[in-house]
Amino acid sequence: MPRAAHVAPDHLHLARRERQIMDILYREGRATAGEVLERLPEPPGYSAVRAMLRVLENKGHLTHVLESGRYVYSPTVPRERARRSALQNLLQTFFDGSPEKAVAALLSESKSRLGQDELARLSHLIAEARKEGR
Amino acid sequence: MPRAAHVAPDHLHLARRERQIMDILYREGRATAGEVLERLPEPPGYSAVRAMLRVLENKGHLTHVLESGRYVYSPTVPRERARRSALQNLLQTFFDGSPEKAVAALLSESKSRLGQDELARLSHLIAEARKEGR
DNA sequence: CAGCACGTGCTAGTTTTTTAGCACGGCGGC
DNA sequence: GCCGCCGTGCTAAAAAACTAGCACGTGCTG
Repeated sequence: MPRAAHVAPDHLHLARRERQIMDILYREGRATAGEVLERLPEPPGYSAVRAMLRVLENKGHLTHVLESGRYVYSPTVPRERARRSALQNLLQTFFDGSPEKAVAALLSESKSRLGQDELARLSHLIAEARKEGR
Repeated sequence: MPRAAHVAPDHLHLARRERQIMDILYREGRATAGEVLERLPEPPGYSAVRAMLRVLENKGHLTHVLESGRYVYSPTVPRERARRSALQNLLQTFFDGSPEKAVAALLSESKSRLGQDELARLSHLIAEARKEGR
């Protein structure tokens, strides 16, 4: 029974450390055990990390690839998809399921970080959406 | 030492069930143990829920209020703030910290759910931001 | 008042997560 | 070839999460 085969590729079913690790992997795209360790808050021991990576791999959330001696891990479910469901969840939890509210929050909370050009692109995106929906 | 006093009001330090419960509470604003139970996926026993609510309260994430006989729970850290940090986290994890990308994703993934009037309001918001940043 | 329905607190137990430690195996330098 | 440095796999045990069950307490109803 070493084979994997769980049902839930879902972010919601992960334990605390597992989730933290998956987050790191999604942020970086790929990482070695050591890199994961570095980025973990209140970092545990090195072997702890490796053990958890192994577990996550068994559960089917991760794969590794041997690369110049060490393992490089990356998520099995594509960032795109994980992102979609995370977004969906956030929407339901904090924005009453309203994309509009979410966008509004994003704009107001990071006004400073958005330059004129970025705003212009967004403006364009919305214009497109309006045309399509018409 | 029944007193509370943990350090991390943070979403990242919560266990699986704890997080699920907090999510529910943020969605609903407030809820009784029973209501929480109803909304939990793969629901456990009733007393399990109450136990976890008690723990969460000890850790300082929750408060309860006695209301016509039963306890009504609600988060201690305001939705607004929790939302901000959740959003921040999502941004870092899935959108390379770029609000623009996030907005773009929101638009494209929920085009159908946004009506003309909502799009118009967003368009207005962006126009405002552009003026301000100028 | 006795019985029931519903709510709570608590404790004890099981299961899962999380951790450290030890035992290789490969590789470069001496 | 032998040694030290990384890297891995594994196992065993500590810690945390999760659960069930029992003991009250309260209010209502017959």
